[in-house]
Amino acid sequence: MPAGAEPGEEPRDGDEAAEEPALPARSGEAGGGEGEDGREQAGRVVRQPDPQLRVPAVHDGERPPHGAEDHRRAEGDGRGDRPVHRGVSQAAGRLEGGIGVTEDAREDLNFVMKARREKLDALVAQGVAPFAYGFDRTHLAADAVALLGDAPDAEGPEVRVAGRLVAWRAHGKTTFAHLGDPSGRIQLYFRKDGIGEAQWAMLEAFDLGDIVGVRGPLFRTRTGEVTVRVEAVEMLAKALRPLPFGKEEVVDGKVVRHSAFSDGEMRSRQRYADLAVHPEVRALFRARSMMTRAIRTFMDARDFLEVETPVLQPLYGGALAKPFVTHHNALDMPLYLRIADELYLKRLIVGGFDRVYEIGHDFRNEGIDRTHNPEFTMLEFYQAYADYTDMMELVEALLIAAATAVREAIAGSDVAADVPARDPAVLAGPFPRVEWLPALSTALGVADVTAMTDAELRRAAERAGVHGIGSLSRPKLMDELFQFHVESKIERPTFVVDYPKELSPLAKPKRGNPALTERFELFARGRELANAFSELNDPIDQRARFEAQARLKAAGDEEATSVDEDYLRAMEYGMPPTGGVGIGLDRLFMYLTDTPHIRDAILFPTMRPE
RNA sequence: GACCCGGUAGCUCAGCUGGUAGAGCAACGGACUUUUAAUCCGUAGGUCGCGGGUUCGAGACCCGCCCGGGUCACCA
Repeated sequence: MPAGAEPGEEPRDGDEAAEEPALPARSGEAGGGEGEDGREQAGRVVRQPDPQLRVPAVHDGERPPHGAEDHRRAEGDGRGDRPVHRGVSQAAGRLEGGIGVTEDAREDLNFVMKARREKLDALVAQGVAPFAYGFDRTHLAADAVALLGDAPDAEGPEVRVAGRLVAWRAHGKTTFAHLGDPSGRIQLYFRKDGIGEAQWAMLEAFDLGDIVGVRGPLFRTRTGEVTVRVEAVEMLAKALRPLPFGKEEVVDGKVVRHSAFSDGEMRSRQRYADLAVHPEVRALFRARSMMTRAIRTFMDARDFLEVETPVLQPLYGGALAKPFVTHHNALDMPLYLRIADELYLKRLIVGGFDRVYEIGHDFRNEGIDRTHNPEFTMLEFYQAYADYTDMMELVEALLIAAATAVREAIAGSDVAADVPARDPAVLAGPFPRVEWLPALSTALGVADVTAMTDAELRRAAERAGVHGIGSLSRPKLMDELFQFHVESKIERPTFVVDYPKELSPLAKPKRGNPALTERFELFARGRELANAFSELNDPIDQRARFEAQARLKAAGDEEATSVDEDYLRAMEYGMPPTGGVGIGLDRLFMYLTDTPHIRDAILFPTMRPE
């Protein structure tokens, strides 16, 4: 019964991500070429400066829609009559309405945002639609940069690139900027006499964070940077809210960010902003996706069938944890969000799917901390006619595949260079295997830990700094000692096998030694990455264990489960011997990328409401 | 749950043993046609997390609360 590892820790910044499908070609020439088809026509319509059409929705409760009324207010404080200004706002600002942001803070931010609304108005007044319908880009930034190759000083081919303005340096009648897209960034060069008066006027309404498209030939600047000599520019989406960009400089080849968006909580809450300004965060989450893809490929290649089992369950089981409870109105009954996939996956084994796996979310109604998110991603897989030794080989190969995928995904990115996924040792099998009892005996310097008296065990526990020794049972004492002396010191991926029966009530007894069970856990850097068993397939034994759980539940144990009669019925039809594994993917990813906080390994972690 | 640290301008932070708040960056205005943390000049921007208390006077001290981070415990 793989209760599997749970989710893990946190990432820091990674570096940019990669490809992204090209936008559907749509608009005509940058800066307002003529469209050629009906859809283009449609786009044009919105280009008409119609104040009614473009009035954005009210921002938050207290913010009035921009428009005439807003302007009056602006004039009231002496700012409304200012001309539209040039230059792009460099950095940023925290986003309005963040946790802890007080009323007055919003007032201030509105002051900043007001300038952007004015620029929006200015664009419309110029006949420019601030929110476009498409852009037929020809190159991603990185591809465009590569396009020029080593060409010395000649002008390169014309390109059309699109993305977010991530840096802006205005110098009077010339401006340098950087455009960021999923592939990286590319420098843009605007000259007043190069793009003409009309477009130059448009630039004055541009801000950092705006999404724009440009057209122009590539060239190399005096300093050698591949740059687009912009001949036409199009506003594709005006950013009405400042993104918290920090300023960046390159020192010894590394990007150093100043005044960065560093509030971890805010970054999690507004992941979109975190991702928008931190390419390395995009790279990290892209790596996570690549890890998941690699795992699917791995399982599929071995004839495992990916299945989906119920998230809403009338009974929860497969692990020991407090569930989330909800209610189905039509059935008028409680339903639980699953705490594990196990019992349904094994029903499928009974049904004849000999190899199944599921990657899905489990939910546990417990605290939130560095390594726990209420919902987390679990991989479980079951293989009929296999035992735990077979599963060990599978887990080893799977981990190597996952590490390889992550390593390849972060290659060349700013994700820390010393993460385990980059460590060849992680990719080298076979992983060491240590037997539970002998390992503990060795660590304690005794011949056989089971021969120690209770008093000796307690003394050893005291030396290990174990708390509440008096109330611990003998097996539990040994478990504490094991965690202290063995688990916590495991650095590279290592299998711990053959757990004492008392510590693994859900696994089959070990052949030849009923005091042990056929179970293994995979540890690395002192953390559990996988948990697996030779699965229990004796329905009579299973019923006894369910009943024991039910008694605990009746006695008030919130983590205990009930007797799952349907599951027993399935098992009574006959379940083949089966090996099962559970791996918490959040935690696996945390391990591979050395991410200390689970919040940073999950795109949208569970947060307290703002 | 216990303990420790923190919450000051949009961002990152400073504010010494109490004397009603500062810097850099951002914003806004001005200058600048090859810059890259662009530079230079100027302007504006803060109920110092919230509520009490001590004091002539509190961002600083005391009490309570909220939020965040960490350590431990719990859990796995």
